[in-house]
Amino acid sequence: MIDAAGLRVMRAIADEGSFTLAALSLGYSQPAISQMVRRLEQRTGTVLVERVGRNVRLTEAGQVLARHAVGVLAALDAAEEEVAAIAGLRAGRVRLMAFPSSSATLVPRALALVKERFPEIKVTFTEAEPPESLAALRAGECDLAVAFAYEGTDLGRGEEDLDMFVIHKLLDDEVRLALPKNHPMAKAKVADLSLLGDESWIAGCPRCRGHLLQLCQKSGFMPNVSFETEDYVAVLGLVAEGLGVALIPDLILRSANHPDVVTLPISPASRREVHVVTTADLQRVPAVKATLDALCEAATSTSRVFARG
Amino acid sequence: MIDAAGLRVMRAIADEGSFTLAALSLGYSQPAISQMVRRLEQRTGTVLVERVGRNVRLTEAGQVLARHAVGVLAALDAAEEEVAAIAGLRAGRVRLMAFPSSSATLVPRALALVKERFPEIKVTFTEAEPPESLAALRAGECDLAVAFAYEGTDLGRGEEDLDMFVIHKLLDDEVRLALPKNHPMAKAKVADLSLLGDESWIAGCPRCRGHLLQLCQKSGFMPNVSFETEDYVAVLGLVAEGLGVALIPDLILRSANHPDVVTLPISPASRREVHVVTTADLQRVPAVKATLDALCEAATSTSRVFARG
DNA sequence: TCAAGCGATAACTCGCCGTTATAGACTTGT
DNA sequence: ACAAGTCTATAACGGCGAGTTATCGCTTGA
Repeated sequence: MIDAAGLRVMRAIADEGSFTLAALSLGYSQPAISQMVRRLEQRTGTVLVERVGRNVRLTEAGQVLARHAVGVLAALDAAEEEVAAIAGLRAGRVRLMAFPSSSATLVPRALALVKERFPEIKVTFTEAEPPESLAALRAGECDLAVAFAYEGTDLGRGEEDLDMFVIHKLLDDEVRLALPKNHPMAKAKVADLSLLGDESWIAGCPRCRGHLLQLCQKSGFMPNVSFETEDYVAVLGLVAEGLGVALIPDLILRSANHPDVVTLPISPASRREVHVVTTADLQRVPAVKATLDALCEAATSTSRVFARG
Repeated sequence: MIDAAGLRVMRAIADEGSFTLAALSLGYSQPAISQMVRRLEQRTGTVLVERVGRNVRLTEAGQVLARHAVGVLAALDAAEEEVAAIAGLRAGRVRLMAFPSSSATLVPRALALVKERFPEIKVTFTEAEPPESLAALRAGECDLAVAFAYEGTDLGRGEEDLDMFVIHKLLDDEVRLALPKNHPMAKAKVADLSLLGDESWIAGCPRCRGHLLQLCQKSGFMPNVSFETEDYVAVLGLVAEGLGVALIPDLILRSANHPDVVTLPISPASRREVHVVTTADLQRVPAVKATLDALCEAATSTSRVFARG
């Protein structure tokens, strides 16, 4: 019934003391004010201004509206400003989920970039394996998910419907073999998987274990998996003690290495792809877009450093 | 930029969880909501809702709007209710000015009527002689002025521009002669002014004094004015003590009489007319109209009682 | 796999809300 | 007292915001 425009007009009349000045201060023409007041009066069924001589004066009801206008318009401005802040990257919150090994290098670098460029944007970060992060994204509990997929497999569990997602590739992550430095093969340029059928293997997360099995199968053997842990530091420790060998993504080795462990490219080569996933809607949210861009940049600079020929 | 309708829609979406339910709760059709959201989004330049599957979810910016909507809409409702209260006579304030002798009977009766019918309406009452009350009305410092005019004269000082006013006649107020009960003429039915040329006269307010002079002049003499006071109780006291005679409006005699004073109709007869004055705009303000009506009713019942044949 | 439900879109209408032009009224200065 | 200036009211008109209905496509649950 009463809208913000009406209140703005009443306020201007109260402030300026005449229709003409009110029109001027609002950037309207004088008849616009005249008509607006009339509309308001017939909507409220009350006289809002007294026309006295060539000036106007607010009636009690008019003063009521003008008084309330201050608060309402201030609240409206506040809301508008808050939204504008989000739109203008001066505010905003991004909920990021990423798989654990990405949090070592990629994510911190991206977060640093965002913080440098848009200090007001709050990025909250949660570690989660791809299936969980994608589920959270679907459930609206996160805005960006950093996930990986081994060559030839899908993101997540492979059961998801990915149509609703927007997927950006961040980088290729070479899978390397980790073995004790005194291992006979430690001096080789490349580790030939087919020569490692008798080794004890240490497997990582379930999906990595699946990938390990798949690779070994291609090389003609079934790996003897003696340990399973999702903690790659533990994997390195186990390898260092000579308790087995393991496949470890290069990304992890940048932040966690072990003096007694040697890593080699493998043959046949294998990579996993790291992606950042979001939705079409969320991608258009400025803060989300900024974070996504930062992740892409962090990835390119990271992969340059990682290039080993 | 953002208006109340938009906020209402955002709030409904937040509350109901879908466009369709929001439309239902607001009494709109579903496409109306869909388009309203789109308009809001392109105005703010921000994504406000995530379209996920067949449901929608508010983004951070959308939540900001929905959150602010509560306060803004509440304030708007409050303003609307307050105006509606004034329109519906459940609130309001009327500033009434009346000349002193009207405050004895007429005004109290009218105020009682208003209070009985519309207990929430606050009528503030100030005594003022007609010239002042009309000036206050013109200046917007009062809403209703009760004024009087002697026959053949104007309201106020006679210099005012009365075009801007709306004038309602309340009653005719007979002017009577007050004289000591032991005065030779005290037993007469009618006081013939032309026989009173040698009396001492007691005059009231400046305008009443003017009226006295005019009347006496018509009767062929110049009155010997020995006292002037605006306090009619004092006038009665002076008359009772035999210090002079006076012309007193009947209205005053209803609330102030004196055992030693006799009053008589005069010849030639003279009346003053009591009017209530306001402006066309103010007359349409419900509380003012109600008070005006009450004054008219009080006047008719008063004049019935006053009728002396 | 089919039916139901939800959102998006198209096409159309209506009326609000601006505009300009002009008339009418009050104030003011000479 | 009159004329100029200023303020509001009104008329006529245009654009577009904001609603409608009809329909489509997609998601979802039985």
